[in-house]
Amino acid sequence: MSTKRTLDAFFTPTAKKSRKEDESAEIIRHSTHASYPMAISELPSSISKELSSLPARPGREINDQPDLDLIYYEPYIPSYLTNKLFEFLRSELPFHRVEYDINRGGYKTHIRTPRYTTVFGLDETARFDEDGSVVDAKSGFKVDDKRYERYPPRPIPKCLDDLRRSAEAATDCRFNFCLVNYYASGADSISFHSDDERFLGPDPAIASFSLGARRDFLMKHKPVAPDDQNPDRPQPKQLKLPLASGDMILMRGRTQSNWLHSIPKRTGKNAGDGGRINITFRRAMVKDGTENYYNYNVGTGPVYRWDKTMREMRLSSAKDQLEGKP
DNA sequence: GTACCTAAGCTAT
DNA sequence: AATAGCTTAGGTA
Repeated sequence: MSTKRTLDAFFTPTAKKSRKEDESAEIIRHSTHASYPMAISELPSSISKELSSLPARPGREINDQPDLDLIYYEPYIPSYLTNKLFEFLRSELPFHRVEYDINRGGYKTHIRTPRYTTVFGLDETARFDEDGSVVDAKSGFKVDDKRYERYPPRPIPKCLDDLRRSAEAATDCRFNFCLVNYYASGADSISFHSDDERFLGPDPAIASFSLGARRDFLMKHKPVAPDDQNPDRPQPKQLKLPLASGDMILMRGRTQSNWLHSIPKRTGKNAGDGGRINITFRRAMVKDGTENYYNYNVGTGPVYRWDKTMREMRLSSAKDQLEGKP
């Protein structure tokens, strides 16, 4: 942006500001909470308003395979919004690279999650009251200190809650959790799994948004038990959806109990041109869900934030966080 | 066609 | 909720 401006022009009151100046002049509000590592900016009100009137096009049902029940919004968010939203969320959200140990064939292996993650939300048995305290959903009384001892639950910040409310209106589903993944390059991935945890209840509905680089989303049916009636029955076919910026997939019904999905590693020109953000909304029914999601998507490690100069995720020091620096 | 290369897919741990 | 190592697929000269 040019900073050149004559003194005359500076002192001459302008009748009307340009649209761009109006946006930059807007007072930026923040979502704050004791559990946040730093305040999280709200979206400019113009973008926030536009999210409320989505999707851009109706979704398409994909249910031509056994146990598969998807609605594919291609796109959900129009292209003139996706770039701003992607850049905004990548810059504003606190991310983590969670590490943990697993047992693999008798050997202990250390895992460094191959993507950046973050999470906000609280299961159905509790809610945040007006001043941010966690209260029991039924009684309204502040919960026992030991109930969410390991990780203080974090309310969904307004910038993500705008999208949550949009998704609820579009799908007629209810969501209380928001998981965010950042795949920095084709080397970042998630292996085949289902979102079939008990704490989501049976047949959970999950809304999954894509922003940024296009990445392949693979789906395959869980292994089918041999069928005495028809031993040669063909296996359900595998799907490959090239998810693009602004797309949304609603997975529902028997999908999670019967299908696996993944974002495989990609190399070379198939790696995806830059980073990709995935945002999923879901509804955890019990306390275990809150514990599990914070454990695997926040953990106990440091915060990473997007460095606009280096154009990469950087460790964010405690000092910077206190001072509200990026 | 065939050798050679890279990427993608599969499987045991 | 993952990875290494092997096999297979696919492109190109």
